[in-house]
Amino acid sequence: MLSRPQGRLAFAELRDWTGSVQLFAVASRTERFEELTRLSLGDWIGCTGEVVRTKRGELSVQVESWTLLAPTRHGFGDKWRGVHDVELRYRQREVDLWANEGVRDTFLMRSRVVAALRRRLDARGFVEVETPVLQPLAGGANARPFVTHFNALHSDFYLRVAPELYLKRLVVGGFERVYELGRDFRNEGLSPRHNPEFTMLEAYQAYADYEDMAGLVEELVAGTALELFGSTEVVFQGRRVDLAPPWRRATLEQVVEEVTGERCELGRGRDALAAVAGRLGVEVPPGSGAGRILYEIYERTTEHELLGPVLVTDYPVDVSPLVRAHRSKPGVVERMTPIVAGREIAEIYSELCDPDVQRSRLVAQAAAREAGDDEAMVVDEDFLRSLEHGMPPTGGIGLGVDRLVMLFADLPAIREVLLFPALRQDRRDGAGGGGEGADGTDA
RNA sequence: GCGCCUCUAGCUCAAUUGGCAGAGCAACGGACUCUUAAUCCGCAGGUUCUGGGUUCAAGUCCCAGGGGGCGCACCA
Repeated sequence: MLSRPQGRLAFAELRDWTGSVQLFAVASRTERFEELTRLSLGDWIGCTGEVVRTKRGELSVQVESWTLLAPTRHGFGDKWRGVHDVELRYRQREVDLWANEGVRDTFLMRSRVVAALRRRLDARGFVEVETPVLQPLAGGANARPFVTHFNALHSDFYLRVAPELYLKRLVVGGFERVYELGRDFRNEGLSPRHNPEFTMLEAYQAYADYEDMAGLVEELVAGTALELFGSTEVVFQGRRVDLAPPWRRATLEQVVEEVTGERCELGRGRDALAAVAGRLGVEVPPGSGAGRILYEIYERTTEHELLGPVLVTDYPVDVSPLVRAHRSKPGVVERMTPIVAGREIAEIYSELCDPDVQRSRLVAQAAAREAGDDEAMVVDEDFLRSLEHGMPPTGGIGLGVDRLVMLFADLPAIREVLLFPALRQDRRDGAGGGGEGADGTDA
């Protein structure tokens, strides 16, 4: 609450998360009037009284009785300018939420986005499941995991980098439409687009392929936008995008050529693509094949230039170890990536169901790992055995919820859509040190 | 991990070429019967992120460290 005492009268603004209302107090009719006028910005009170209209016409509660629910000892920032120091905002998010209305709106919107995604999947017959976060092997994505120790089992476990392999095992078990909406953990650097824990939606549908799943993603994204904003148009960082389906399809080769002017057909071979990469100033990991080089060129030069929405298709097999080979085009897989305003918002696959092909892909990953790629996958025998039981043709999607919220909220930093983003421990006041510890001399 | 930028009162921000650390809001004391960021008077508020150094003199310059932002790298 914020008070504006005026002698024998007082006005105040009382706010909760539904909005605010003006309080109006008259000394002769309000209990403990003097005390009421001395409340601080940020004190929490409850009150009762008649609803009246002031002379200026504002609907107000004329306070009769009131209770101090909780005094505030710290204050909540400048009442007009709020709180803008980003460090304070992230470390003390409660202050940020209290002081800055736009921040409250962002997180209420995030909640509605998550609810809308669930509702839409449920309506299509998907079943929400929960699979292990603590995993003996971290699979399903190329990423370094967090390691933790499982005391009772005397072994190290990993926080999942993706739920993918477990969800596919559920498809094998007859759960034809499953999804999980939860936290993944990747032991990587922080950036405006990356937080080590982030929220992923993965969904799998048996008897479906990547075209079916592309339709699902279009519906989830455009439908949610329409539901929340009454429009499929969004503006992200000054770029206007219409999310109404169907989204354009274009191959990786096509979009790279559109943006760079370079012809990049995989069929031209490794050396030709390496030459293109050189011309464009794109560095390529040593030993890369044609597919890897094309992918590197795309990521460095093209992806951020695509306004979209566009579904980029025909990814090289060497950068997609869990995806089924394309039904007619050699060297590529049935994978699509929707790009909106220069950013990838999901992954769409026809899943690889053949246990033998999957095994050889994972063995190749493990070999890369041995060679020093510590983000390559490992051979997960439990997963492979499940495929040997027979997995029907299945389509899958992975949708980054944080990034979808960023798109909808027009916010460029993931921290702005995470209530408590990862921050380094604040040790500023401990600086100087030397006082405690190893010096055995004391008074 | 590397590079650039940044850190001043509870909050938002000033402080000339190195020359007495300031304002608004909040808080605190007072005035005020229709305010809307109320207004007016008064009062108080500081390890200028930390530790060193240069200098007659450091918020300002130099070195080291810490936090944050952005970029690179890694990735979604």
